[in-house]
Amino acid sequence: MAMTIYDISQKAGVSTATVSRVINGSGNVSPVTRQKVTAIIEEYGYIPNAYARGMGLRSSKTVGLLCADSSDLYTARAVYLLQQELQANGYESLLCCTGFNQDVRQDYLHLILSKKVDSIILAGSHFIATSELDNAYIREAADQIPIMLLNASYDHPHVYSALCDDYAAMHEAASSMIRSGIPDILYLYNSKSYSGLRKLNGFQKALDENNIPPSMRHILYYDGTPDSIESISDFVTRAAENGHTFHGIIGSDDALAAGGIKYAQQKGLRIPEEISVIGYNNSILTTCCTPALTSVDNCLEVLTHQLVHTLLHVLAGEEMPQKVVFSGKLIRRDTTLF
Amino acid sequence: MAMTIYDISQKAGVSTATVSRVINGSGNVSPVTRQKVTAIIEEYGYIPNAYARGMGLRSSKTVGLLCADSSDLYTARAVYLLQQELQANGYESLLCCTGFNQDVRQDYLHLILSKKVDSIILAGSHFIATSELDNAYIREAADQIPIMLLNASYDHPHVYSALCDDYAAMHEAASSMIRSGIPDILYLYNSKSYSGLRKLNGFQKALDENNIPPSMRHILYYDGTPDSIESISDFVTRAAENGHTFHGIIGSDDALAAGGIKYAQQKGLRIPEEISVIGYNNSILTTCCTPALTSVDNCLEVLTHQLVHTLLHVLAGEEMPQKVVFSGKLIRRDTTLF
DNA sequence: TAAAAGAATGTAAGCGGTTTCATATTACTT
DNA sequence: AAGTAATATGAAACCGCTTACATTCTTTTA
Repeated sequence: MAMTIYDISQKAGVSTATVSRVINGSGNVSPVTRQKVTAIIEEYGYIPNAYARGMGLRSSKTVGLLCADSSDLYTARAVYLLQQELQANGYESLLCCTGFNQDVRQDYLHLILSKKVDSIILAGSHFIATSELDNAYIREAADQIPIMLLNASYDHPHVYSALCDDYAAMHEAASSMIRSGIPDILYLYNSKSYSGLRKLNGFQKALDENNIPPSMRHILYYDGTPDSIESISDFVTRAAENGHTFHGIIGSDDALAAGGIKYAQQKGLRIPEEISVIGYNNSILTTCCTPALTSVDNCLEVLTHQLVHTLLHVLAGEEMPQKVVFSGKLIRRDTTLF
Repeated sequence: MAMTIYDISQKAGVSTATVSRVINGSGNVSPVTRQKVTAIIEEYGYIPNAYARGMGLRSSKTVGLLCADSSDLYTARAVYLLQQELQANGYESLLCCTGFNQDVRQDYLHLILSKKVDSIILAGSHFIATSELDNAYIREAADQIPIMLLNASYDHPHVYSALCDDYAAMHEAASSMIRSGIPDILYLYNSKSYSGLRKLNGFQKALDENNIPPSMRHILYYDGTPDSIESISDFVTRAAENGHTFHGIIGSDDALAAGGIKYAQQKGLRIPEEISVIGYNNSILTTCCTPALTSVDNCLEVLTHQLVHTLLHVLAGEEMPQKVVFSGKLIRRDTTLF
């Protein structure tokens, strides 16, 4: 059986209060007592029970990380970065993946709230703007603890967010492609999340500004599984066969764009001479593709850092901006001429 | 301030014990009382404090997921699958990424133990066999709770594992390549972990069985960052310039193999006619590459499922096998002739 | 119909910490 | 040297929940 603070206090010949003070570095403890207690703790490898601790204190020093699918390239990286930031600041991460089934989200939220996490970070914006139902859950949670949104935004006094200006970034990507002489672009997206819609809007804005006629607009929603590049290229192939003609492909993430590259290769189209491709997220897929994929970097490191920074200050009771926006950046590689 | 079980008991006009019984479905409660209490709980959206609960009960219903880097493609998937399995069985996952700095691992282990997790799953085998130090930590932890190893193995009564026979799988991959007429293979690996070494041994076994002379053995350890395919292809290029000649490349993971593909393309070598490539893990990178990468599937789904299955039974006090081994499978795609 | 068994509920003692408050030391003052 | 302030420590309440045990109220059973 694991040791308790009482065991330690007995062995050290002091009270539990004193041991507690030593552990927490709080209050006044004489150097000699401190030394003695520390030695006992070391000797027996005593580790305080965080549950018992969390009861007395207000904080559990744990943050819930909620996402749909943590194995998704983008989310995985986000989760990792967040976890690292949190850990560096003494917080643990309770990972919770909901999958894409809306019905079960409330359960997860409850589960996570029951653990008395100090905050919940929603990584991946699937939760926001997707459904009014989700929003209700978020409000419920936000009434109790601060909620942090990665790359999403929500209007509530206890909801904070750090996001990339996907609208502007996608607008720039599309504008660059159009400017390079490609007016007919196939836009592939697979998420109707907050960021997904912002990207789409940025793309459309670029079309509008350049007076691209409806006949040259090819905006397709890909609803297949995101883990197979082949099924994406098949999807594009079908689109081409169904009358869509395009000389550029922009994907709302790198996997979609990679599917576009696959399609072009199967069709024997030279990249970027005959067809250009742009991805989004600047993930490892970009350099795995041949040719290497031009992609938008949405500065995930900066976002996660900012989000945790904000969280820590909020938890410390400080006033913080509800929303911080950074800009993305087009990383030019070999699938574009510009 | 959040409600407590006491608040609920007052509103329902019963004792906290009765409320507790209703919540846990334990003991005898009259239907009418149950109904009344349930209604109050619903009305106020009461969520029991899991910390207080974990104190009374022995179990915290939480499992620690320890890994080096959860954003790594393989680990990310493992973490996701494990988390899903655990969640489906009422357990939460405390994610803990140590990075590759050995010095800090003990801290993480302490942190995780202090949360009184019911078990710790080590995902990714970086911990085992890498250092005697790590092993000491594992033993320390295993003395308190069952430790589960994904794709690793360790001899201790409280350590259980599910693993893929990487030795056999890599042996088969290498043998296939040699049999197809390629005796000079460049073997790239980047981890000296338990599974990393087993793969290497499997590869060497194949060389030995086919009497491949030392001059045709090219086994290189890549110690760069695993997130850039380009730096891997540069690495291979340097190797080739330094006198290594090979007509096949086998990577101990898909990223390394992808780097091999990149190298071949830069050099203008036709794949698979002039050079064959095999990866490992059968990740999304396989279909992202051009040509699509032949890779070993190490049945991660099966492993994670088995591991959680074992864990649940162990926690239920049942006797379970310490070690369960599955076989990997070579998935043939377009970077090999066979 | 009284005794025994069973169901429903309450009381209160933990679980392992933190922290307030009281007390006992020790250290300064003047 | 006596009085005061500061420091060191312990006793005990409390955090929110579970549960063993006690108690009360119903049913059975003989």
